[in-house]
Amino acid sequence: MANSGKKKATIYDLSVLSGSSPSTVSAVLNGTWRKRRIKESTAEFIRSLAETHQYTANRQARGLRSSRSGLVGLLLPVHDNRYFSSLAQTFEAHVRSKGQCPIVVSASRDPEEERKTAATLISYSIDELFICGATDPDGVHEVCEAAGLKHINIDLPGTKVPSVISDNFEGGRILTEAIIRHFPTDRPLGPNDLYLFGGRNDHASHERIRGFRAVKKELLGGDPDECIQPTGYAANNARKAFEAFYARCGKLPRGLFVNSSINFEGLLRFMAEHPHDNFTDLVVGCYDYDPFASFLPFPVIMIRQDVEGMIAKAFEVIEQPRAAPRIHLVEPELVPPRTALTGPLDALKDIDLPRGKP
Amino acid sequence: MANSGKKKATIYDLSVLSGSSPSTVSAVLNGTWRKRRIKESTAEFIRSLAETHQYTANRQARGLRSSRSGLVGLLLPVHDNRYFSSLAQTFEAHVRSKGQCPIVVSASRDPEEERKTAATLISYSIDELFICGATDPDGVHEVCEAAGLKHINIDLPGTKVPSVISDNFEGGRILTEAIIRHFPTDRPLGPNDLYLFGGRNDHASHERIRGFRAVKKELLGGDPDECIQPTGYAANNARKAFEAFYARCGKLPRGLFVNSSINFEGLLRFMAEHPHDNFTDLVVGCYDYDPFASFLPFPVIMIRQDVEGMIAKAFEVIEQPRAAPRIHLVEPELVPPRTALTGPLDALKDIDLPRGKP
DNA sequence: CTTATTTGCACAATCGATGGTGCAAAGACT
DNA sequence: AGTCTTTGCACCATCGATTGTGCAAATAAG
Repeated sequence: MANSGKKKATIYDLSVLSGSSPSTVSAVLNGTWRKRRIKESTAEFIRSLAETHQYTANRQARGLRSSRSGLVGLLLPVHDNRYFSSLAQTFEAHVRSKGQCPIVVSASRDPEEERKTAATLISYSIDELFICGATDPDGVHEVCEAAGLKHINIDLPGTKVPSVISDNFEGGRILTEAIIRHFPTDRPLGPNDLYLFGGRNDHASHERIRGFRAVKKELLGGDPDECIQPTGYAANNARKAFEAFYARCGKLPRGLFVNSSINFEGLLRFMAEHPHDNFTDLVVGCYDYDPFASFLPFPVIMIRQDVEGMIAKAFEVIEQPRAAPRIHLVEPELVPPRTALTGPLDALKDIDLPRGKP
Repeated sequence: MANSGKKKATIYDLSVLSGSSPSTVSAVLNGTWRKRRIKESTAEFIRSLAETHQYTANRQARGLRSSRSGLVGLLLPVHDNRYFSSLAQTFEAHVRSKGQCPIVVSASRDPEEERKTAATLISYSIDELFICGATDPDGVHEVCEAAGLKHINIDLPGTKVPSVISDNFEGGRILTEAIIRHFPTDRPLGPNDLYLFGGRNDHASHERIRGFRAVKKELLGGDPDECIQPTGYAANNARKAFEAFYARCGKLPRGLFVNSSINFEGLLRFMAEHPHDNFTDLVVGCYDYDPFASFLPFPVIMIRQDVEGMIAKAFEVIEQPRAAPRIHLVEPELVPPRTALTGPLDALKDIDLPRGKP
């Protein structure tokens, strides 16, 4: 830790140093000085003073006066997840490119926590809020609405403001179809061989399940209810479900539709407890993309959601003055087994800092 | 998007409604009212008013007055990474438990961007800054120091303030040893069979490489320079390095020490381009943990850094008034192949929101 | 040289919460 | 009843930047 007693320079400091008034200094440094007919030379002088004294405006003061903070919020379920952290990464890039500062927080999919967290962000006078994967988007909406805060839903839709989400029905369809078609025609999948695990009572799961069932009915001619196991979004719950199935049937289903990577981790936990089982005759489809999962020792077909597309769309829609609360669908992408896709990080140059020890 | 014209209630609104002065309202609502000898009944009345009007304090105003914001910053290289997003998750929990608000940003490992990003956070009067994995921690230190901001380094050390980092030397040692010992004694590894890929000119890489070389010398009796390939932290650079080795030798080294998961992704990209190669006789050690990687079709030994331990230690040290700028080492953990560990998300209850459609 | 205009900037109110200070009213005490 | 103490609260300056307004000095127009 470290904390010298130094203080930051203010416009008052600079006004004394420059012999101008604080308002002149302020105008020069925030760019409104032409409108105020400040002399070019005065502006230049103040700018140089600001430079040498490392002046940066106090955003709390500015925000208090202007009732805007330059902060843009993103409310996530969790950070610790490839999909959501990828959203955070892309979100941050967009916000920064607009000269604002991102503030990304998570609320654990708990409706109460979602509202409280939104309220906290509002108390910082954030300018906009992107509500991502919230369990209760309309609850968060109430909080935003009461504060007059612009907001939008991502990933899971609400009914009060526009929502930008993945086309989960289509994604569910193409993933299910890919799983089925991955089996050889001489040993085709039966309706009881293809199970769906994971997901809960949310819009995304409903749509994925709808797509799953539609394709099963169409291609396999059947769609038994017991093949749907919406075990939630927790690895251990999924693990238990796999374990229960295994205990009952002595094997796993030949085809698995795993709803989200966290539930796929549940499958891994299950497998770790059955080290001698080879799980040959198994095809997994997972609604989420992870490069390592893609290379597992059994065929893994994955869905990658179009994170960049969703964020871009969300920024576009949130700027529209009176957008209707409709759902904007963004198409996801099917990823065949053994595929290593590039991500947002590939855009970064990999620079280094020259140092002493080589 | 949505934005009603509503405004938030202020202490002035409540002061009119309650017939008390703004200072009384303020004192009641921020808890200092006993010190100010406000009557219990007055306080109760104001509290109820605040409740019904959904009052929350304007943090910008409070922060301006008190020159504290309640914001605690975390500066990351990237969000989009299992290790760093896990740090963010744990960091957030710690900050929230202290009643403050986390603000997590990334700076792409670029020294210039690191300083600018820190300056931005400082302009929001953040109370503390945790500098994580920065390429130039001391550069960020200068910025913090000039603003009188408490800060600490995580993951990569600086020389000006305390640093909490993984014991990379020891981690490098145990990982290297585990790789070597994973080969059967009848087909042991030679000094030229074990390569290290990834990492750059930073403290962590130096230490890991030091551990790697020490163990190689000790157990394999040799440690050729060409076995060290610090290709950076970019998947494609690593891929190219594997490709180059493969072009030269017609195969991969039998043992691989892969420095960080992002470089492991480079290995996957390489493998995706060689679909007919089985890569039997291959053992990979990776300095990072990922459950999916752990189950790949070849033995993968991993290191999991103690994220909770590091964050906890960092919070402990940053509170010490005049802590010396020493390095605090936190021991990492060796993860054998095919292991699905639990993470911070397992602590969350998996709750659901009851809804209409079942 | 006088009256308009324009230029260049200073003044002061404001955003909302905080906290030091002061002062009346109520109660205690003689 | 008169003084002293305590209670309960209001008043006001303050944090730093923004912004509407006003007013001299410089310049242009007549």
